[in-house]
Amino acid sequence: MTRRTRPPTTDEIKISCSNCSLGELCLPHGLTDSELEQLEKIVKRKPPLQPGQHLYRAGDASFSLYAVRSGTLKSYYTTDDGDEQVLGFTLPGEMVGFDGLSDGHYTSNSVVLETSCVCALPYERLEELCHTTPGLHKQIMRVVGREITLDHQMLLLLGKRSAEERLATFLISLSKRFKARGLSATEFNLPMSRQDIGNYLGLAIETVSRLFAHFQEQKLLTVNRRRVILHDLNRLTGRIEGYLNSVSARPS
Amino acid sequence: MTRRTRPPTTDEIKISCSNCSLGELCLPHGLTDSELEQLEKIVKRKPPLQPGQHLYRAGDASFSLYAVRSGTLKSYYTTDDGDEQVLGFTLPGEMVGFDGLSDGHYTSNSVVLETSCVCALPYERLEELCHTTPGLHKQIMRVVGREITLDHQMLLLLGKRSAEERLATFLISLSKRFKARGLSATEFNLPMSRQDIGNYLGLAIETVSRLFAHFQEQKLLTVNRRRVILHDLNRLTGRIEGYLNSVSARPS
DNA sequence: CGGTTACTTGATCGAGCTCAATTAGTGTGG
DNA sequence: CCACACTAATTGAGCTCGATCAAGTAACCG
Repeated sequence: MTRRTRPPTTDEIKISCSNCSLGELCLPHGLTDSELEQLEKIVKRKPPLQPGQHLYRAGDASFSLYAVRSGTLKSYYTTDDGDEQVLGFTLPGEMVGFDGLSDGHYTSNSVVLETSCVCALPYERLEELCHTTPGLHKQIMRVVGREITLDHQMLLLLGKRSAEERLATFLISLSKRFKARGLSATEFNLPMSRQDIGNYLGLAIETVSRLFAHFQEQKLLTVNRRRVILHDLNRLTGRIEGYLNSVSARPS
Repeated sequence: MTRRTRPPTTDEIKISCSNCSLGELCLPHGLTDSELEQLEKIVKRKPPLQPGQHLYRAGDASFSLYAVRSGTLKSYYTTDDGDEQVLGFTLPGEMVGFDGLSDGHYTSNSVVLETSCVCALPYERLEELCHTTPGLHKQIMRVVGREITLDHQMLLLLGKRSAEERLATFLISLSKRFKARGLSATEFNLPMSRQDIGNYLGLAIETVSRLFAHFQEQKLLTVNRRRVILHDLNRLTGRIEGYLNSVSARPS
């Protein structure tokens, strides 16, 4: 294996996964050095995207999966009658664009919430590469499988959980993901509006607002606009299993 | 009683995708004859499964995707505290098991509703085959992509739609899928209980029952236990506003 | 048969939605 | 720097959809 030393050139098309700070979180996780080298050859960095810009829209021809390097994306599905469903938020190291696999067109939209930088992974190149790079094929299937499992968990959340449980689950999920990225698990800024949160969780924004107030009354957290401080992750987690458990735990 | 899809013929010992009646609906759709020939070599037919039997359970090591030849499966996700979420129903020509891709273990359960026959497609063999059979790789990605898109549509249904819209959408989806399989689009037996329908749609079973009664009053359909006759697909479709156009089960 | 399970129907209640008013940030221009 | 507009978020009041509780009926099965 010929490993070239590769200082970041001015040509921003070329990028390096090897020294990307996201290595452990992103697609390359688990690949060998030589596999990584192959992958780097096909990854294309896109110019930075500003809030409000779309990475892709439903109906666009799809040629790539995207990995987020920095920033935050929002995926949402739209219907003819203008209804929207927020499908998820994508943090650095996470990927979007899987719904474009089915017929070469995206079925959802991806919009930038915070200035973002993404890497494009062209399907065609990725597929070719899979033929010679078994580790990559496996890894892609893993990522796709995780995507499906996450959607399933979301179906449970929307189908069976109360408003309170939904918001608590959401906050804990964010907390864990921030932590995995070396950020604080207990103090962070929400990258999305109340509108987005409510839509995502199947709740009215007034309900989201009231639940934040409610959690705050109970000293579970402090919230001010988009700034959130979680005071008691354990108790917040307890909320996910509902009231039943807290019956045995004395409220002092 | 229950209308079976088709009586099993005696010469089905050897798996052949080429002459499988599901060809157009199932994974092989779009493959060349030689690609099909390759695929047939790795497909393993499992012995018939009886209602109540599990194809796999959450936590089981996963080695295969499964294609349903006949019968109906139910996928459901379970939580530690015993909560269940029905994730979907799998008809002949459709596939399950994608959630096992993420880490080699299924995260959901698959149980048989009506006596079923399935084909197993071992990941390992499938992956190897992808390296030499580009059409197969593309086709698998298409199926996976469709799975994700369907999950997204389900998130919209649970997040934004009323009880009535949910049941109407469900019935129309079933109708289209039956039709695509050469069965009647307007007269069929529900393969699943009210319990399952309610759980799937995020509704109480009493609500499902009342909605059936309500639709019946309006001459939209006739229902008796599991027997359903749809009298006016157009009007039923009208009940779900802009949502429907994308819910069809068309193969891509 | 009697017992069990699946489904239906009725009555009531409450979680969360809707509508509406208020407050707090965030520009923008004079 | 402040006035004004505009949007995001909060808070309040009332109502509705669908859940829950409860009872009744119908199919199925030993």
